[in-house]
Amino acid sequence: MSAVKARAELSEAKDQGYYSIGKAADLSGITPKMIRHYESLQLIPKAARTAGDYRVYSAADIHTLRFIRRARGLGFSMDEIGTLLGLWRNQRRASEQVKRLAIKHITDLDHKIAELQSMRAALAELAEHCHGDSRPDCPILSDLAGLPPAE
Amino acid sequence: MSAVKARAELSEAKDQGYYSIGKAADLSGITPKMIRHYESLQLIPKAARTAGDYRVYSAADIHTLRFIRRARGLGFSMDEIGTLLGLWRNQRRASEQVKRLAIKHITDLDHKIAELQSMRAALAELAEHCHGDSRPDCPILSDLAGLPPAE
DNA sequence: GATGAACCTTGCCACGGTGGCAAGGTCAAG
DNA sequence: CTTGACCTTGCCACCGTGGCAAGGTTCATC
Repeated sequence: MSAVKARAELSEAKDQGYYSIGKAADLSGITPKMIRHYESLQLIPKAARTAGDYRVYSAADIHTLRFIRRARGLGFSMDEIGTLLGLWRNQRRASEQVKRLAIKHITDLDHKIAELQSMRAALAELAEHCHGDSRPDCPILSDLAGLPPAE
Repeated sequence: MSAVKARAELSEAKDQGYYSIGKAADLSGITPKMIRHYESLQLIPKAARTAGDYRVYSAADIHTLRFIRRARGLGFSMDEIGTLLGLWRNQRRASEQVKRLAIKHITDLDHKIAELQSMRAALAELAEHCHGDSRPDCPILSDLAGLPPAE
């Protein structure tokens, strides 16, 4: 009987813009798995449940999930996204706080980019001097082995 | 009595260029923890042991560890490093194989760099248009929320 | 009003690469 | 022989994601 009610509720609810976790996943681009994970991290509030214990999401929840997806797309960490969500939900936020977080993230990205670029440059330099044929001698291996560049 | 022998062996061995894991760590720049980890991954051969079960490293082992450290510094994965070590140890290798691996890694790096740069660019663009003052309206949050750029 | 496919639930394990901690054994020097 | 530094194994954690298993629910269709 409560099962019957639940079914009715979910169907009805769906018409009113409520979604199962699978639908929410389709609509937000976040897998059900990760939605549950974000809930466990308290990034999103605990979802409402049907009588059968299925999670139920509103259009607003989908909106939040999309927010998270975009933020991940910009490379923010879960932690930073938590902060961003807090700011988003807070009408009295100062845009300065958001900007500061963004700038810090930009500098983080710059550090990572610089690191990768220096790896790339070092490796490209080594590869350039490698014959790349059937002979065994190779400046890449020599460098890794700590030998002075054979040139 | 085997303990006595072990002590003698380790002391003597040390004089001949054998090292405990801690010494190996100091000399290679890889923590003891990671040395054990690399052994479990079979990146390096199982270390010899004293009678007391302490790992013992030779100068050649230290050399291998340094090789690994440099390769990590260039961003190679453990898996790739395994391959590189195999090539290094194989006198009959073709430098072509090494070069191919290096080139592939360079393109991997390029992909990562491009990804981070596009994040950086998108975020910088948003941050540029954010007042960064005490007012709440903020194009960064608007964008994450999926609203059209408010300008 | 039952059946069955599609979906959901929780819980555990994995990756890569690193760090921490605990409980116990060994080393070397005094 | 004592002591403190070092070593041993083993387990748990991070982050973000994916997989699998065993079981329960939903809902369209007959």
